[in-house]
Amino acid sequence: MDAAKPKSFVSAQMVAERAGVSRSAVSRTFTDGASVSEPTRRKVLEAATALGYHVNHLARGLRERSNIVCLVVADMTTPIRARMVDILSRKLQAADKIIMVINTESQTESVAAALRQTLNYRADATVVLSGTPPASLIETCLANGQQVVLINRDDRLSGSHNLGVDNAMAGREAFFLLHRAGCKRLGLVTSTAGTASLLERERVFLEVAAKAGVEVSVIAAGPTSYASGSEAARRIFGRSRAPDGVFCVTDLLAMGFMDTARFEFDLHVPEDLCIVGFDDIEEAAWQSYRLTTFSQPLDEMADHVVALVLDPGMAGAERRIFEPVPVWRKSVRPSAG
Amino acid sequence: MDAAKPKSFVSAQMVAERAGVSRSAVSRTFTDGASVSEPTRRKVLEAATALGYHVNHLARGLRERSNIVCLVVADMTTPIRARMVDILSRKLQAADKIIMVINTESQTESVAAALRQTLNYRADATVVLSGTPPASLIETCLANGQQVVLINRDDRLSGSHNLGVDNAMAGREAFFLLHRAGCKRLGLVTSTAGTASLLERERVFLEVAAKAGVEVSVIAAGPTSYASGSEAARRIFGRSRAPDGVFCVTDLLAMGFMDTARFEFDLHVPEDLCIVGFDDIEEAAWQSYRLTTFSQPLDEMADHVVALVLDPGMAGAERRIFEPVPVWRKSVRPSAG
DNA sequence: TTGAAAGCGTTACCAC
DNA sequence: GTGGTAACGCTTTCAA
Repeated sequence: MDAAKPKSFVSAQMVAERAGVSRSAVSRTFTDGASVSEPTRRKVLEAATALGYHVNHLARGLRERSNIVCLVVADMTTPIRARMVDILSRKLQAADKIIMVINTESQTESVAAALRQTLNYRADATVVLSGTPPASLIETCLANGQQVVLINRDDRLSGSHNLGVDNAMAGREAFFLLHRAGCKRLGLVTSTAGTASLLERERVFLEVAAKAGVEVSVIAAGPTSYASGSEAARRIFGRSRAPDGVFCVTDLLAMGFMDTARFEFDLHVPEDLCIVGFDDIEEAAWQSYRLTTFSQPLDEMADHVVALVLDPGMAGAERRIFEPVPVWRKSVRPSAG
Repeated sequence: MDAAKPKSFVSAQMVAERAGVSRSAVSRTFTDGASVSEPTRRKVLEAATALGYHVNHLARGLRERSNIVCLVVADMTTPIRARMVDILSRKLQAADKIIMVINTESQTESVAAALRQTLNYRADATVVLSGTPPASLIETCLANGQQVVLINRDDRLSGSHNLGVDNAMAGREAFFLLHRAGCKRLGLVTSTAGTASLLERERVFLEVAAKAGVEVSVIAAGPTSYASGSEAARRIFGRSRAPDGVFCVTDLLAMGFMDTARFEFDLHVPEDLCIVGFDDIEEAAWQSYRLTTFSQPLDEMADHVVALVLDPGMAGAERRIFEPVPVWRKSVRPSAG
């Protein structure tokens, strides 16, 4: 602790003066692998702590990589997104990266603005969790030597890294889960968001059901949320020929659906109604729900992202698909027999 | 689109050369309020888009403020935390700030490391949502002209801005809610985290109960989570003289507690058991829970943080208390007429 | 081992 | 309105 308390940031210069050495010496003290004699080193360190000096990484980033990784994300409060951000930031930090979060709307325009920010701050890499950026901007990022990683987004986009889960598998499995449980009339609850992942789960579910000759009513009541799931239930059970088995394209939808089915229509799960979700958010395991669903291998996915970010030389334009794993709980009847 | 695709970031220099002007002209084109003639402006803009130029904010931050605001947070996946980060980042972004997230453990040591990072990146301000940083480091931040904002942390810490909710009020109200509902034996479910906010709610609840001559059994089964709430219920209902009214210091605890009370001990809420929570997370409104709780005025709080961050001259060392608002739902019996 | 000097990409200040 | 130059704080040659 010392009296010398400047009202703006301390520079290496000041430390050098106080320690009676050159700025070079100061710099060397703080870059490992540089040669400084023990005495100077000590003098520098002492002056530094007295002054409260901290190396300016912004200035350092002027010459080398910035070590900044940008996470572009919408709907952060959604459990699945919160977990993605959590895991990703943890692992990236462990790899000495700094996390910059851009909380955006998922409209293309907002995502574009986010990417531009990314460029402004010379981020080493950008990870897009929501929305679909315009291809031209991705190219600009790549041209500037920045990595672009798209998670659960559209298809491969020129040179960007791409990872997603096997939505087709989920759609297919969901159908068979319900089919094997003996459900006769099926429902598909989806959102109006219309993202590629959701659409794919939907498409395959419908396709397989059609092939099996099972009729499916489709409902999209709003964005991906508990409220939309609720609303979907109200609409679907207001009709005659209500389904006895439903695939909700997301856990959040499933929980809203299940709750209003039980509390407003007095249906019993899984006796009267079987429900399958997707994401395996924590709430799905809660005793009020015990939702059968699919879990995304978030850890593996995050590991892959880190590898991509760390190794710029890694072959780009690759699409890597991860297998969601079915999580059996109690919202689907065990298959007869 | 152009052939000139460098593999590293484009500088103003390059743009200047291509446009046939000086770098000053380029700089002026991108700082508003600077005077450039329309023709040069156009030439610059054209060259810039062709090259994919983006102003380097890192370099800009060398002279002025960095516009970076750092959020230090633990337990990001927790609904209340996720919402805080979401709201805060939204509002700060709207004020042209860039959000840097440091996902940390809440141990003092990790928080300290986070603050040092904050310094390294010349953040204009640091907002601490979890853990308690050492006072000496806060001083260093302040000395370096950085704002420090502590949310729901300990008391005022030398010069840092401080905001929190009125936990005493919540503890008191929680008691009266249960008391008026006619509960005879009370329970207090808390976490082993032992943060200042939790402790305060706890303390006042016990104090008021003691004054009213009502006995309270206290249980802390683990960290602040659904699982801990569950475990608390198992322990408390394993005993004789189980409570018929419980204050859970957090919604997450409340939901775990409620679920195992109902599903494992066949208790009915609110007939056999009244429950009060705190936070008003989204899940509290779900039909399976309808939890009576207190909501933190997150919007107001975030607005205040933004004001603090934007106006460095604002009187420091102030503690601002926000009033949580009681949210009546169905987990507490209406008080007997 | 050390210090001087150049360079990183900006912007602010000066002359013109 | 425009271009040159200094300065921001750092790291990295290069001599000594």
